[in-house]
Amino acid sequence: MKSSQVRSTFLSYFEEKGHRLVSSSPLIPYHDPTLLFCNAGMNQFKDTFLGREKRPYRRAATSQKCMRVSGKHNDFEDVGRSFRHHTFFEMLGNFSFGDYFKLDAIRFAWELITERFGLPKDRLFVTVFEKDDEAFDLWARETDVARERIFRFGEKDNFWAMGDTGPCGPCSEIHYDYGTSPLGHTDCDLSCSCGRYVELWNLVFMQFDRNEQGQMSPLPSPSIDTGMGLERITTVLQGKVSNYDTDLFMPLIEFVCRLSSQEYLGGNSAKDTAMRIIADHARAAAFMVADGQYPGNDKRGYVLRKIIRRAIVHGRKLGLHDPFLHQVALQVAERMGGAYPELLAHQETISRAVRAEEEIFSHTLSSGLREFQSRADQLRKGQSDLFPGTEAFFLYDTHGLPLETIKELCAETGMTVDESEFHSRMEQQRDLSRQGQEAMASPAEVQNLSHHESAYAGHESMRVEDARILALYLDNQAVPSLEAGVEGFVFLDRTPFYAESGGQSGDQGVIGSDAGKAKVLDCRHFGEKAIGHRVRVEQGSLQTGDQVYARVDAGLRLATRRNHTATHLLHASLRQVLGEHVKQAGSLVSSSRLRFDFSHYAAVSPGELSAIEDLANRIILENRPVSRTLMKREEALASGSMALFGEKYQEVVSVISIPGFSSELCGGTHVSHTGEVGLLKVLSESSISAGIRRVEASTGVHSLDHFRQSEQILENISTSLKCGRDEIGLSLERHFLTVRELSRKVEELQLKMGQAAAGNILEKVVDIRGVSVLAQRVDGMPKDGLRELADRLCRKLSDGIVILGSEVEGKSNMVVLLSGEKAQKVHAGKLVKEIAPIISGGGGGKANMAEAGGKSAEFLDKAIEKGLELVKKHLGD
RNA sequence: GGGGCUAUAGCUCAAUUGGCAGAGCGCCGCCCUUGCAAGGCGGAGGUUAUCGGUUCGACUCCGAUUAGCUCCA
Repeated sequence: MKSSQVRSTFLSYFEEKGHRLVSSSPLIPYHDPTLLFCNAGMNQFKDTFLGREKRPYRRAATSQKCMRVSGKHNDFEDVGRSFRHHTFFEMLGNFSFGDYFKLDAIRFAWELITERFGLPKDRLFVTVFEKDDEAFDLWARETDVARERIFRFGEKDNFWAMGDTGPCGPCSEIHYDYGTSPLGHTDCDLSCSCGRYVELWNLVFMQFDRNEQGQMSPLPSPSIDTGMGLERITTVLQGKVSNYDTDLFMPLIEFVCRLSSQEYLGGNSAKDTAMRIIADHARAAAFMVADGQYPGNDKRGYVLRKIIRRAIVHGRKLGLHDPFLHQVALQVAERMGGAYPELLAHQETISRAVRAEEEIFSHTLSSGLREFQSRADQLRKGQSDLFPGTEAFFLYDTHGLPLETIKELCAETGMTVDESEFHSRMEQQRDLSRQGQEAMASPAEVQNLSHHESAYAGHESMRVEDARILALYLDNQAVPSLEAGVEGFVFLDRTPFYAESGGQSGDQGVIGSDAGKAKVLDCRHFGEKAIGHRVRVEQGSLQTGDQVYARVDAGLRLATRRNHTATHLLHASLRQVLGEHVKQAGSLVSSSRLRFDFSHYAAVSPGELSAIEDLANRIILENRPVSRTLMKREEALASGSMALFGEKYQEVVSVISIPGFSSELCGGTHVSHTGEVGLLKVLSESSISAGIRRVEASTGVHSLDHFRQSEQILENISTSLKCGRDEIGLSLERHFLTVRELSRKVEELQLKMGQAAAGNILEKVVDIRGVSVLAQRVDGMPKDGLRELADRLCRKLSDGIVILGSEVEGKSNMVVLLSGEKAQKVHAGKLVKEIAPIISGGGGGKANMAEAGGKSAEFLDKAIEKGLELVKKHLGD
């Protein structure tokens, strides 16, 4: 039976039994920040089981995309080395939300396994929780499984819980017996971990609710949650032992074989393992990218990066040095696109994202290898065969060289890595990071202030005339009043001030009464309900309990609104021009500017940028209405409104929509018609980390300011260049040319001067014990010319020493140069060090060439004379 | 969020304790060859990322900024 049939047989069986076929939720749980990846079939039904969410059906069946690469379930290291571990896999499951319970769950499972899948009953075993007599009896009575094939196990194996508290219950598993194992066991039982027995299906009976004390009370409507790994059941049904031998993986492995001209033998060799790892990781990468995840430096992106890089490292073992993984990932998309259409829809993106990562990594890898080489060479000189862990850690930490690769490289040259030292350095690194993490939060502040409740009235109006002061804070202490001159926080029962949220910065304005007036500098949330205004009291004082007016600075608010609506326009335009993979990764909206970060794999070209600006400005010119509607979260998401990664939303959310163009969940303030935005101008585009780009833009009068400034700059330039604006380029070009020509001429002249001087100067050469020594002063020669001249002179003397001094603008320079064997008795560097103090300066250089410079030129002659004396001394004259 | 590393010609990289900014590839011109591939000779191309500091003198040392890479959380 083909794997696609296994999947469809499962789903259609449960459809027959009245289940709703629900499509897999994305691998990335956008709305559950506690979970890195979807790791079980029940994830998308969590709220349904807890009764927080109602669904129009009470029975469901899914084939769910899952990843187990972090946290409690982490199979990453085992992938490829075992036959049964995967990063990405599919979980088949049927669910009952307070509908059927143990009886039907057991009957369905047994019928499907034995009759539809036709597995022989004498190969199957069943386990139940030791105290679950009910389940035991149901298996014995309602199915034809032999009584002696039902086993009871303890809490560890057969009791399931969502967490320490909450729904939990006994579970029951169906196991398949291969009859033997790779280890050759034939007489072991179910508890043996040799691989003879494989767990096929886990049926969870959600029966109790556990409280904090650990007491369990029966749930009002018991539920069913089951899970069967598609890869495992397929392996068994296809009569294989290794999951990799099934049609889920073989075509991928064969593809890798073709790419690398290698053969897959299905064993434990490094090459076989490498092929399995590549096949597995290519699947994971394809599915993650299809669900909108890109390789990056943190969290989910980092996991994807590690997966891709590991596959690349193993590709190298097969001789695959050029980018190849994106091709394997495309195979995944082609083969599995039928069951998961998102793979086909995002083929292009999958290929591009994986390939980009391959290219980045190959770059990192080669620079890492260079680092390794230089270190290894040095170590070999020291005759050591232990590669220090600190060095290995440096290569890993700073240059991204995987430990695995370092170990292999060392092995090639007969060295071994000091792994314990490596791991202890790693531990240090972890500690450091954790400390950094803890240092940032300031919970005290939040706790102190968060119990106040403030109603936000800013959507309706920018002023509230009768607010009441709930509390005042000075340096985190509640105070009865704030006096003129101090800065503190004000909490009101009702406020028109928008508190910083969703990237939009807080409003500014004034709060006051007859008794006093305070300037609001900023405004932010404390906890869920409280809104704090950071103020500076300007006159009089504010008292707790006072009735006050609260007025937002309308000019700033209007500017902020323009920028916020512009952000939405920009977001939608980016998606239209660059593609659907563009997702918001952060934003900042203030009165003066807007900043928008988003996922994209490459720099945005100037052409694309113009297209984006054009599109956004077209919508602005069309003056479309901007509407804000409140709706239920699910409704909004279902209607396709854009929402942020990992953001927690309230039950009721507000949706900002621009008809026919953009619809986003957003609590911020917006203009009423797009025309109010004015001109949207992108000011810059840059990278903030791999895969994330940032654009900054301006709107309204700020755009005008921007152009006015540019105008001014152009005006200034054309005035200084004395030419028209359209001639600036040309004029600059000419200037550059002139400068280049002039400096060349200067150089030429210097040379000529030197030559002239050299001609006469050569007469001053004196012979000291067979060495031609020249000590002369040539004023007006700058440093470079002096050196050039000395060089020229020195070459004319076969065995000679040249000491030149020159005064330029009150300062002095000296050069000492030697050539020939006999001259080597003098060390130029040392000589210069001795004479430099005479011209109140310093100097130094190498044995045959040295320079000195001094702040004064008064004693230059004396210095040259001294130089000559020293030369005589050293030559033994 | 916390660390580490890097930035030199169009590209890949050198530059010994701070003392003449270079190589290979690519580009341009000429020569050689029936043509191609190759070869020979010559040439252009640099604000050593930016700003500041130390120094007689900074690619080199120090600080800040920007960008890229990388590990951890």
